[in-house]
Amino acid sequence: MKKNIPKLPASELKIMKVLWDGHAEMTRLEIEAEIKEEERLAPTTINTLLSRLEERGFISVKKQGKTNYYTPIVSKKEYQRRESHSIIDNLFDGSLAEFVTSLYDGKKIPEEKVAELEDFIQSFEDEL
Amino acid sequence: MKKNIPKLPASELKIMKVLWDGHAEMTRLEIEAEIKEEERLAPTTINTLLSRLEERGFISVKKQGKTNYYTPIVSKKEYQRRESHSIIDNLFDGSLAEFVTSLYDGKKIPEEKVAELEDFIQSFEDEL
DNA sequence: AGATATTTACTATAATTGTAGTATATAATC
DNA sequence: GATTATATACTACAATTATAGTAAATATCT
Repeated sequence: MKKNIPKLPASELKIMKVLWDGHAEMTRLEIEAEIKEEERLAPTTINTLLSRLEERGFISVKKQGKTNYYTPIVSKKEYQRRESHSIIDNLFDGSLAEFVTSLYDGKKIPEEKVAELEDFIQSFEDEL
Repeated sequence: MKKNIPKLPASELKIMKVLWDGHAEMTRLEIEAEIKEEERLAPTTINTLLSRLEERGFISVKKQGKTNYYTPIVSKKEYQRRESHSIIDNLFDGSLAEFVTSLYDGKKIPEEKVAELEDFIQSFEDEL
């Protein structure tokens, strides 16, 4: 009985990341303050994204007077899980070893260490 | 002087995966044949996606008579690299260890093995 | 060569995403 | 309490994505 979490569009994910890194029941203003200068969004834009996240069941909203308080429902861990499995299944033929190779390929890590890592991870995968 | 490969929308990525798994200079018909029954697309839809991939510089097209032959320009490895780095940077705070934990979390792999793996990967990351 | 079939080029359209304006409700201030 | 400020609700709109139809080009068959 695993929930089937949908993939978020980039702009909504950015908001979720703020919520995950912050405290529960953040206001729009608090969220806004955490968005990096370069990628500032209009207040109403942030509200739109928050509404969409609520529709998708990613956050809950509590209204108090004129102010809304937003709290994640889907945790970062859950979403990370969704994404890690998704990329491994979709793009790396189910192989973590391939993923790790891809990550380090071209960097200055000695060949034999990469091989070692692959073997190590392979031993894990065999157990599944 | 690294190329900056853009992220593909899901439908175009599906086509690329067929091209990557196939041979060079595939025709639309050959591509179509490789698409799973459940997700069949109209021939013209496949053509539209191929056009978009050409615009993005992901594939080259050679015309012979009325038939087009499509070949990947961006390799699977290059795209995998883009995606592995992107997810690690964006969603796992730059940590491969976190990624691996997320992948196996909740599965029947003994705790101490996970810890072991984390340590192992950590030793890599320290070298960077 | 004319008819027919096949393939792509071009056009179309609905759904989703990114971004924000306008109207309305609520709160703060004088 | 009337005025002003502020937050959200609702509406809008352009860009992108997903999907495919129609027109035009080219090849094949008789």
